[in-house]
Amino acid sequence: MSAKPFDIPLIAPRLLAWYDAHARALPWRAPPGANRTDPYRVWLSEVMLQQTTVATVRPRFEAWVARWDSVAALAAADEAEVMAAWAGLGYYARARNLHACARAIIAEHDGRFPEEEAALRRLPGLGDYTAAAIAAIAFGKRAVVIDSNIKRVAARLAARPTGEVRDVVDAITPDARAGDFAQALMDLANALCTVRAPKCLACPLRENCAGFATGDPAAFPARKPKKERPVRHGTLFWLRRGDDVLLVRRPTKGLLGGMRALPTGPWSEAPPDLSDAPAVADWRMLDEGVSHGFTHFQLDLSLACATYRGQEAPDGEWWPVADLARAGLPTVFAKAAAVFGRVECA
DNA sequence: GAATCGTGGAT
DNA sequence: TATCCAAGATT
Repeated sequence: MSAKPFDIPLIAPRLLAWYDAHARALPWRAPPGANRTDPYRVWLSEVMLQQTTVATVRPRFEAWVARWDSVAALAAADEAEVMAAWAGLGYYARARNLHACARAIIAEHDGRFPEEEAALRRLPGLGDYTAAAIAAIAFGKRAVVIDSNIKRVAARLAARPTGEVRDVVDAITPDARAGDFAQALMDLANALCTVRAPKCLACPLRENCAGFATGDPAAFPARKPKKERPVRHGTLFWLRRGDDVLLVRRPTKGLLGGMRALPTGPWSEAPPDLSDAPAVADWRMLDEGVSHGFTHFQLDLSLACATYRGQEAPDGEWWPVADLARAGLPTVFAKAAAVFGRVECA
């Protein structure tokens, strides 16, 4: 008897067999033969991987676990150190929630991760996906794990035009090896069931795939309409005092919340000016600016520089320019600092 | 439900 | 070069 499209009982065994032969070797995965994964490493990797590529996360994960090797160590760290260590990874609320979650596990869960999906779901920074992923991968629970990769694979398997596929994923998820199954779906999505030009001829689920049967699997799920991305302007202020430059900390909420930063005025549609400078000084505008793309707008920053000669200390902290790499600046500010490393401000 | 919230790589 | 988008969560 041959397989028919979306033949549910066949999917898990076929996919797991494929995974046993083709699983990516990743530093947060248990080595072959280990039957239990450190939940700290699973949790950390899952949070880092939210909207972030494996290639970006891999070295950052290695550096992180070398510095904080357990949830207890992370909970004991200063929040400012944790935020700085996240610099460059983006979506900085993740770092704040990561730290809050570590402290919640120490204070409210006796220092151990809860194993049930529902309890995990209540922890800071853990949504439906991450709670299910940790329950399945770290604790072997059967959980319906759905991320954008799995959503795409499921939509194609069932030939669903929308991403409403929870029933599909629930139907194909096995009772045993649910964590491997979820990771197998994600590896399959990454290697074969890609957004564009899926490699169906190499796919172990081709015969089970209703999307493949239609002849145009890439049509599932339908693409979302694109959104506008307006341009905002602002002025960034590079204020030197001796070997130091003035840094500020951004408000906890909002864009780049809680991160160290170079001072700027507001970001708006208005043309840039010097009216929001952090101190009275002989400001000079540079010819060169910095442009940076955020998710929902593009920022064009004008650059102003000056030497501080005042008496009163402006708000912020003086930071050695030679040590800026340790300040934990988000990328847009690191870009600006790089410009001032090249351009004289005389 | 829609907006908000970063970044770097692929195409 | 412009666009898409990746192991989403929160409000």
